[in-house]
Amino acid sequence: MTRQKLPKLHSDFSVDCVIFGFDEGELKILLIERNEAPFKKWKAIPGNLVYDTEDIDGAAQRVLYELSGLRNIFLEQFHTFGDINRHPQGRVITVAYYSLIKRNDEGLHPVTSFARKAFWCPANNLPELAFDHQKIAMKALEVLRSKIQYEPIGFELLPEKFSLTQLQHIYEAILQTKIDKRNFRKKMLSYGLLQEQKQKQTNVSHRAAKLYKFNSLRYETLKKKGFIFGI
Amino acid sequence: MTRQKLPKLHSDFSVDCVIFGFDEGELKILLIERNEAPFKKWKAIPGNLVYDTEDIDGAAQRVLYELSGLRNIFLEQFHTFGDINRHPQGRVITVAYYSLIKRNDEGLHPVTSFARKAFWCPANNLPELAFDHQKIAMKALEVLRSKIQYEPIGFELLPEKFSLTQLQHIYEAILQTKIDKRNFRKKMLSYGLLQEQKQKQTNVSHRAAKLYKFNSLRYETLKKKGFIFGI
DNA sequence: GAAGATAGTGTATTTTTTACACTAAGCCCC
DNA sequence: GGGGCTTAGTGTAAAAAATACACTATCTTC
Repeated sequence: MTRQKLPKLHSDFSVDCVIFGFDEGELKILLIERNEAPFKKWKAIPGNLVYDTEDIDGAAQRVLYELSGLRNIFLEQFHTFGDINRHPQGRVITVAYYSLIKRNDEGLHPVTSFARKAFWCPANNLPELAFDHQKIAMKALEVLRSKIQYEPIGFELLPEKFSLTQLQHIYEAILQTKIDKRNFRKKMLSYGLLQEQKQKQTNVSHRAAKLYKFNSLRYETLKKKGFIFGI
Repeated sequence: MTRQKLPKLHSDFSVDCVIFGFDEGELKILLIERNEAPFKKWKAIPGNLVYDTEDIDGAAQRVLYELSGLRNIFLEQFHTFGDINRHPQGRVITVAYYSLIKRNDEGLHPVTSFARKAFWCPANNLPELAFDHQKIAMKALEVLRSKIQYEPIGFELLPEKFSLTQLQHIYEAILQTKIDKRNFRKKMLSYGLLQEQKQKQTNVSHRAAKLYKFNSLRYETLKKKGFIFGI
C-alpha cells in the first residue's frame, strides 16, 4: 500500500454513499467489501470515481447501484473530504452523500466486480474501514442526528405503513435517548401529517397497533408556508 | 467563451468563498472582479483552483487571501457544486465555503492579479455573476439563514463589543423579519452568554447603549453539555 | 379463562413564547 | 438650561408548548 507502486489515477474525484437503514431496533449502515486495490478485501462505504461525463449527483446514483444494486434512492450531499493523503494512489477528493432507506435485503447485490458483497452493519459498531471512511461515517451520523431534529426524515427508514411505536423506536435509535410514549404520540399526531389507515398490524402476538402513512404532499405544502417539523 | 478555444485545465477542482459582512443595516457579500479568462471582467465570488499539494480547507484560505487580502478567516464548507458544464474550460467541481466577518474595509485588496478588485455587495441585490456563482450565493444564504437559527453566528458579523440593538439588526437582516425588542433582549440575556461591559457606546447623538461581549468560551462549554443556542 | 405482551389514552404542572407601551438617558439646539 | 429629538431600556399577563407520569384495552397463546 505504498503510494509509488500504484498507477496514477485519471480522475481526481469520487463519491461515497452512506446509506442508513433500520432493523431490529438498530440503526445500520450499508457497507461493501472491496474487490480491487487499493484496500482490496477491506470493508468500505460504497463509493467510486466520478466519470468526466456525469454530474456528481448522478455519479452517486450510479456508484451506489453498481456496488449494492440499490436504485432510485434520493441521495443528499453532506460533505466533501479533501485531505491530501486520503487516497494512497494520489489526490482524490470525495463528495459524500447520505440517504435513508426502507430496508429490503433482496436485491442487495453488487452488480460489478468492484465489490465482493454489500451488507448492513450496526452504525454504532463499524469495523475498520478503508480510506478515511470512518471519518465519513461519523460525519454522516452527526448530520443525520442534526437533520432528524427538524425534518421528518425518520419516516424514510420505515415501510409506507407503520405504527407509532416503530416510529418512536427510530427516533430513539438515532438520537440515542428514551422518549415518553404519550408525549411522542401527542406531538406526532398534532401536526396532522399522519394518515390513520384502516389496516392494523398483522402477525403479532399481542394487541395489534394502528398503522399510519406519512402525508408527504401535505408536508411539502406546509413547509413552503414556513412550517417546521420538530420532534 | 467557447469550450474549444481555451486550454484544458490541469486541476479538476476549485474552491469558492462566500464571505458575509454586515454594514448599514444590510447583509453584504464579498465579490471580486475577475482579471483573467474565462469571465474576465465579470463579477464573481472569490474562488480559484486547488493545488495538488494543499488540502481543500487550506486552499480556501489561500484563495481568499490572494483575492481579497483577508487572512485567518474561519471558513466552513457548505456544498460542492459539480454540474458538468459549470466551467467553460472543462470539468471543474468546486467546493464552496462561507464565513461571517467583522467588516473592515482597509486591507480589502487582491494580492494577485487574478482579481482586479474586491468589494462588498448587498446580498439581496447581486449583479450577474460568473459561472454558477449565483446558485452558489443563493445556497450560501439559505445555509446561513438556517444556521443562524440554532448557532450563535450572528456575533461574528459584529465587533467584539456590540449593543443588543446592533445584534438584533443582524438577526432581522438575515432572517428578513421584524423581531420584538423586549423579547429579543430577554432571550439573548437569558443564556448568560453576554458579558456586560463597563463601556458604553460613544459618538452617538442619543442615549448611549450598553456594550456586551459574547462569551464564546462559555458557549463551547455549554454546547458540549448539549446546550442549543436558539434565537 | 388466565397470563403475557404491547397499544392506547388524559391531566396537572412547569416552562416558554408571545404581545404589547411607556419611561430613561443623552445630545442638540435654541 | 429647557424642550425636543432619538434611541435605550424595562415588565407583565395570557397563551401555547413541553413535561412528567400510570393505568386500562386489546389481542394472542396456552
